[in-house]
Amino acid sequence: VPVSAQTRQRSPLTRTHILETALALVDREGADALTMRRLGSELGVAAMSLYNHIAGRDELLDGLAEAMVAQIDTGVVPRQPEDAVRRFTNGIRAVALAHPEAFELVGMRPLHTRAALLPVEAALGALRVMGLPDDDAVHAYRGLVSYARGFALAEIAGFTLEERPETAGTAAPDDLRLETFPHIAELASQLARPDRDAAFAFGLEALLAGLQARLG
Amino acid sequence: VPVSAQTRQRSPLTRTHILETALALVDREGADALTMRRLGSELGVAAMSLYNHIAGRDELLDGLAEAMVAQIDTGVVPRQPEDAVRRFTNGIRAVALAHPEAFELVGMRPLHTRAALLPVEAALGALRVMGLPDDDAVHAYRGLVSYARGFALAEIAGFTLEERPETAGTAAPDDLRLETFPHIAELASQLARPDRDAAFAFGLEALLAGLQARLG
DNA sequence: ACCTGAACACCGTTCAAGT
DNA sequence: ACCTGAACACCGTTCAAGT
Repeated sequence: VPVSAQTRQRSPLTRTHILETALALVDREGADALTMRRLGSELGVAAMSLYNHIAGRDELLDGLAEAMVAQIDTGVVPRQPEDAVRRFTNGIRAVALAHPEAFELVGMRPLHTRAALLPVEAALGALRVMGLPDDDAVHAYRGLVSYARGFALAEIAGFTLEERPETAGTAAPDDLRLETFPHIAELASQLARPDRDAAFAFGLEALLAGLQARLG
Repeated sequence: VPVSAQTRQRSPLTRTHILETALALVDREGADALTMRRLGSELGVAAMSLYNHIAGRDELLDGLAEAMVAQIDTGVVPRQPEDAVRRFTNGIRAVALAHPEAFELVGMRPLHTRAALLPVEAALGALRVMGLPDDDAVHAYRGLVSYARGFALAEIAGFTLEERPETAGTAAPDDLRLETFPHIAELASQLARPDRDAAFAFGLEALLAGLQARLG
């Protein structure tokens, strides 16, 4: 009787169990570790067995995205609709920080489940309660999601766009003498050591202030 | 004398030529088509020859990201700094629409070249000319990039987060009766047929208005 | 200096075969 | 109904060998 690496799982290999194991695997060992073969062995099963419960790798990724969106907090509704918007936007970033290796999937794949649509419903509702007409509410929703997701992705990547010039100074490969980029040079300290929470809040509040301005 | 598929390239296989061919390949056939083997055959060369000019696949992706960022328009500086900010932000989205299959790389990988840092320098400068103090200028820069990149990624993916509920009605798999999601249901038409240009402009102007409000 | 074939250790997925 | 081994058509990268 062979015993697999992880002391042989007992569970009867259900779809949700597969998804949970997959997300835990990505969280623990990175996105590259998520292969059908590796996930199978994690479950004490051959890779091909997974196809009895999930159509293929793409559906697996869809499921992971859904599982993460469903984690966005939608508890008691705040009294102020602005606070509901803040909570939704912060919730996206919170999911990203909880699952940095898997977060790239969020927003790139369609949502099918009720749990994943609840946060969307809450956000759209809050924007309407704020007084935004339908067109603006949808635009604002897209703007907030775009901002939160874009910020989170950059944060996960380490804000790589900006940290380079001072570091990559190995003989200034191209023509990277800093005097050519006075603003980057003068802002080097802010660019190098970002206050991530403050930066996120800044953009979120700017967006909200822009929405308020439109209302009155 | 064997002749390769693409009538045998004559060029002596330089790094920039490799990058140009790679970007064209991704634009034409999608991100999955970019393999070392495929790129080699595109250049009339064995895959291993590429390693003489590029360290590996990761450096290839770095190069593609840089090439795209360098495409952001930085022509004559607009008189109003706000217009420079608009041009930078629109420029990010323009690159995304020009290279939808490759755009995911932008912002996730460090920049080394002068050409790629020019747009960054221009954007930071414009924000400072607007009157933002250093901390806010960097925060605003990050906010604008996050928004533009997040929006462009969602747009490329087809705004998949929202288009589902009406479509996926196959017997309401989970518990997807629309009455559970009144806001999504009532906004269905706006969610289904997005005016992408208007949506992008809406978020950008909201951010700018928020920055203006902060200035007093 | 640059190019290459063979090889290594992997992939996702199909399929016929098992229970 | 669920699981599996073998097989197919791929990957990125190393390395010794060629010119």
